[in-house]
Amino acid sequence: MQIDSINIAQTASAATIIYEALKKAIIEGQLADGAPLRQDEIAKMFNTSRIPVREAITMLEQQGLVVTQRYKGAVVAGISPDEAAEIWDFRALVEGHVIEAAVPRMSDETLELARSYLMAFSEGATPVDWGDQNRKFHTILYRDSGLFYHLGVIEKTLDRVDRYLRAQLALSNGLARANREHEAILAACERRDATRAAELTRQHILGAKTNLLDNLRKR
Amino acid sequence: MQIDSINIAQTASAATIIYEALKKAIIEGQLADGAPLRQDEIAKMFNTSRIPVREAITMLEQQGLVVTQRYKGAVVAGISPDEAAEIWDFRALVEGHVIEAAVPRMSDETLELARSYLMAFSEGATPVDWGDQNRKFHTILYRDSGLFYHLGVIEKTLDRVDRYLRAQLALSNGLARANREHEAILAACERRDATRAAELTRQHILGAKTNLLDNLRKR
DNA sequence: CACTTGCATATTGTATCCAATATTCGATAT
DNA sequence: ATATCGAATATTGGATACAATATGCAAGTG
Repeated sequence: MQIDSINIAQTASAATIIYEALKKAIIEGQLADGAPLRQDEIAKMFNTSRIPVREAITMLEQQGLVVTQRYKGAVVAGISPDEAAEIWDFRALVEGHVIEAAVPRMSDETLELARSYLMAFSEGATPVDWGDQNRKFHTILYRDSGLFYHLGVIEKTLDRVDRYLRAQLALSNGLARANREHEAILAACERRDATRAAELTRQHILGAKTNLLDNLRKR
Repeated sequence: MQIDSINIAQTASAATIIYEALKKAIIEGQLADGAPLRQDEIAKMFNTSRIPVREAITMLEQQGLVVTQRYKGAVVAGISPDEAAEIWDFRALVEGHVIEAAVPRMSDETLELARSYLMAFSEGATPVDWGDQNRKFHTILYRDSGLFYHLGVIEKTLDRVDRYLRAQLALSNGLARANREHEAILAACERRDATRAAELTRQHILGAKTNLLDNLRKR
């Protein structure tokens, strides 16, 4: 048949829609650490019953984005400096490995996309812009690795710390430094120097870690 | 007060109980790949309504242990040889890193526990025994790293592939080889040789990977 | 006034019921 | 005989109603 069709079976359930919306709100920091998620309130916002809301909250809990206590409800999960330090170490380990696997298989199209995100990053005006473009830039460089399990773990880890990542970018020297280091990583990819790209990625992440921790402790 | 008390708030909800039971059934292979999870059936088994069953299934889905299709339901998620290969690579990367961090902080008590699991492993009679003791052995060696995020990711990864891990152990040369390699890893830990323990752990996991893949392809 | 106790209210957990969709199976037509 | 259609059944998704628990407050007690 010659009809433009979409697979209706893939339309999202109410639970999925609510989950995505809440996840976005948490990731972008619109819901602060410790903020409670009231089922009734959310249900009214989405004009549904509490059932899909509960399923959405269950998903968020599995992702580690909220913590729930029985009969008390869910609150947005914060992150301690120690946890942040560990998660940045984890990122350096996994993202370094993945980019090393990706470089030999990296298409020209990928490199072009990466460069466009890099430009959008340096032209961004708000923390949300910076965070979005920063994430797009990194993710695209990992994609051609074809390591889907690794990629999934990285996604979940980034979701978990996105708020803090944005905060780090917004620090005084965060943006300029990120730009410089992104440029170097991309250059290594373009030279097809996988080892170097991996090394630069690890340094980039670990540098961001110390930068962030210095500031977390200062407060 | 002098009363033996338990924190009732920590008693599990119906959804959690069902989740744990289903997870166990999937991990131990009692539910085969592709087996459907009928909400009504499970609800009757646990003498509850379908609501907590659905929450349990959404938890399983977030863990990647089942895949669901709207209005069609959930089935146990299988794993392709490619995915298996990638996940074993991931394990080698992360578990190698974690054991290296753990060795310098490893307590004598941990080493004793590890040795007891090793003995129980070699004396086990069934695939379930082998799998349990194997997992206990590895997990205890990682614990003293204090890297909770890494440990959580490792747990989830092992849950995802536990069935295949058992299968690999049950292969002709699986047990003897695992025993030999475990012994070497533990010896390195006892010598406080972190680098060597990490290297042996990586080899152990990657060796199991090729062993498993040879057999997956044979079928 | 500090402290407990009991009640009213708020919130979450679960059961029951209805709606939406998928699947099975038989009847019919070609 | 095979394919197609449609009704009956099975199954999941969601709304409503009720039960269990937590929280805040006011009255009572010392």
